[in-house]
Amino acid sequence: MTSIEAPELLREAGLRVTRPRVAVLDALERTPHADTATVIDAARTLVPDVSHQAVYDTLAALTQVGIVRRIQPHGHAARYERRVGDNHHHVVCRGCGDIADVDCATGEAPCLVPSSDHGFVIDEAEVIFWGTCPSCTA
Amino acid sequence: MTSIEAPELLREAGLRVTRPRVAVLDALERTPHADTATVIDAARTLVPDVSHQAVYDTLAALTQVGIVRRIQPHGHAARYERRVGDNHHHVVCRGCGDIADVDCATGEAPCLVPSSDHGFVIDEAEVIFWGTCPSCTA
DNA sequence: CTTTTTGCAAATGATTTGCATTAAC
DNA sequence: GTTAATGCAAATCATTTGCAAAAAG
Repeated sequence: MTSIEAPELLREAGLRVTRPRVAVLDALERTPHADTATVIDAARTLVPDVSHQAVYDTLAALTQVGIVRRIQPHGHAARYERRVGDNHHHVVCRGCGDIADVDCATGEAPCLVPSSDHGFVIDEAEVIFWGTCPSCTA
Repeated sequence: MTSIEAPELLREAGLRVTRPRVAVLDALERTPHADTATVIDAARTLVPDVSHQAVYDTLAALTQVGIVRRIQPHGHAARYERRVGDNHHHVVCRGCGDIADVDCATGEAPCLVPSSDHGFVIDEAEVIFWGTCPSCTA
């Protein structure tokens, strides 16, 4: 079913359906919060000859249309996740850059409506909790 | 008063008081949301011979102890701001990396208490609104 | 057919590292 | 005195760029 969904998703976003793009979407589905190197590896299990530029390009395109979310841990490579409907947020480890999902304690995010006197056109609200993961605490 | 505050701030954080560090704190006070290059320039008006490594090191140290907050716009150099007591958030322009402060519409952030089943030790909650600033919209 | 996307290689540029020197405490 | 912070230069490494070839619509 994954392989049927990806092309639809791309078409709806106005993007051409190519093997590298399907492979990247598949890779993201299998490995959430993957960094670029991991995405490349994972994508190559489906399409062995994707270039790393194709992956970079695809991730940029998917991020721009909102299918993918990019998270940048300081001092580590960026990580990507396929966006889903729920409004979960992220904890990011300052030590190793690992990311975990967290649900909103309240299930609501009333704070996520900023005041609108700044003239920006806002397309995404991102909540990140910075901290240290169990393996880096020791 | 700025020049009296900085040393105190550093001592309270357990950091040694050095000219570069005071210069960086002063620079951040004068130029909010500055990128590293800007911080270096601004710091040099106070201490002309600070190295850029000293600035990097200082920013890292200040970020680690929580005096400074680091914001990383995709495709642009990181920006820094001296943290203050209010709980404001940020809008970041995807086009130019510029940052503006936004107040919480509600003044409260009930959402910013994550569920605690992940084992992370959390030290900061960060809310970023991604969008396009007026000058990049045209 | 036209336009977008890919692939390759090389460049870019912010950030980090190693080590001897200097300054705080 | 001891330890932490600085400065210098060089290295690193994720990410971007330019352009010709290939594929999608």
